[in-house]
Amino acid sequence: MPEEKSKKQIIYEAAARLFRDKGYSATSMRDLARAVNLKASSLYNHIKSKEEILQGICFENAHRFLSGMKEVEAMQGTTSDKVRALIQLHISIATEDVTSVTAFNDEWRHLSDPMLTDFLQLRKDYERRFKMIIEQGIAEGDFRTLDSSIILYTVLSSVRWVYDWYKPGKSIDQGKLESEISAFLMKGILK
Amino acid sequence: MPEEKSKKQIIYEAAARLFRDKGYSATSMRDLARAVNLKASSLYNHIKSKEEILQGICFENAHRFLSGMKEVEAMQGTTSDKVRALIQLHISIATEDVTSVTAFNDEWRHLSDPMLTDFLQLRKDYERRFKMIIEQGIAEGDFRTLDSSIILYTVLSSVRWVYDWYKPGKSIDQGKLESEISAFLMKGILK
DNA sequence: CCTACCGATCGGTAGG
DNA sequence: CCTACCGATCGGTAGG
Repeated sequence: MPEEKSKKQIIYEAAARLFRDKGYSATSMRDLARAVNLKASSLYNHIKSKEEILQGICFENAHRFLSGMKEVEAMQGTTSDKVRALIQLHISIATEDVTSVTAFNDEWRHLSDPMLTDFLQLRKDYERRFKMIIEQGIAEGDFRTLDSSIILYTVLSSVRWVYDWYKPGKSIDQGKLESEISAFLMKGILK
Repeated sequence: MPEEKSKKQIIYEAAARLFRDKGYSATSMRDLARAVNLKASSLYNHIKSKEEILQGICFENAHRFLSGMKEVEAMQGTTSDKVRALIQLHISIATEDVTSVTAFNDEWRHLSDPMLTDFLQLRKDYERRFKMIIEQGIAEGDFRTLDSSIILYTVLSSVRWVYDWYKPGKSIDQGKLESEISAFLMKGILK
């Protein structure tokens, strides 16, 4: 007896796919309604607004990353183990839920203002904590002495292509993906 | 006597900025008109359509990358010199014309179909030639034996954060930017 | 370069 | 969950 997906859940998933493929602004509520076999007006029995959907997608993913960060900060191991774990976090979030993460990555700027500010604060917090780990690695002498912002953004964005590119069942399996990207980046970071 | 910028040029530059900041779909012709102190209808004395502007931005940048690629292919030097030169190509295009390149990177999907297919073909060609150079480096034994697609996409996207982040006059100067990103990535590539 | 305006489509609501 | 419809805004044109 499989758990029934709520209609709301189905709408959110269809929306994430449309936002990823066409962008938030180019996706109309009629497009979304068609994707879930409803009329546009009927969507509003399940959701409050178009932007509410975007908010859900953006904050859900923000919290995925932040709770992953929390685990990494608490874990045993060297600083380079932590960076490796963060790289793996990004790859596994990306491969587990590509559509949602891509929408989160590319469409958050269409949030409007109380939420936009909140969202940017979460992101800034995440980046700050990531950078602290990098700086610790440099201070301990295990990482090369490169600018920590440059390392941070290079790592963060180098992992982003997975979102655009990864399709389950494609030639490369996830294990190989993780280990090769991780090997590539860690070699750039370590002395 | 400075060369006068044509009104068309001014419109294109304002459009690139708006497309980058708000996205193509969320930018209205009224927004664009306001940015250049015209009424929306007057734009059409200088341009044919909204999409024509996007086409201009996308194909101009595609040709920048392709002509850079052509120079690199023709240059003297080792395969790793060529990869280094390609990384520098990406960084210098990004820092010289951030707005236009960001629009090109993020908004090309709003092209419609004869142009979209052409555009994707140019991009595919560029990636194919980049990958050939990587594979040559692996075959020669200078590069680590990682999957060439993984190296390609990691390099391509790791350079993309510069678009989102780089603002002229910011703390890091372009020389340091180039040398640190390049050092980081080359260490990941070379044996 | 503008005013005036076109039909189409937008997100969303009323009412059942 | 639908039909019917709202005011606002869209890209673009006519005509001067």
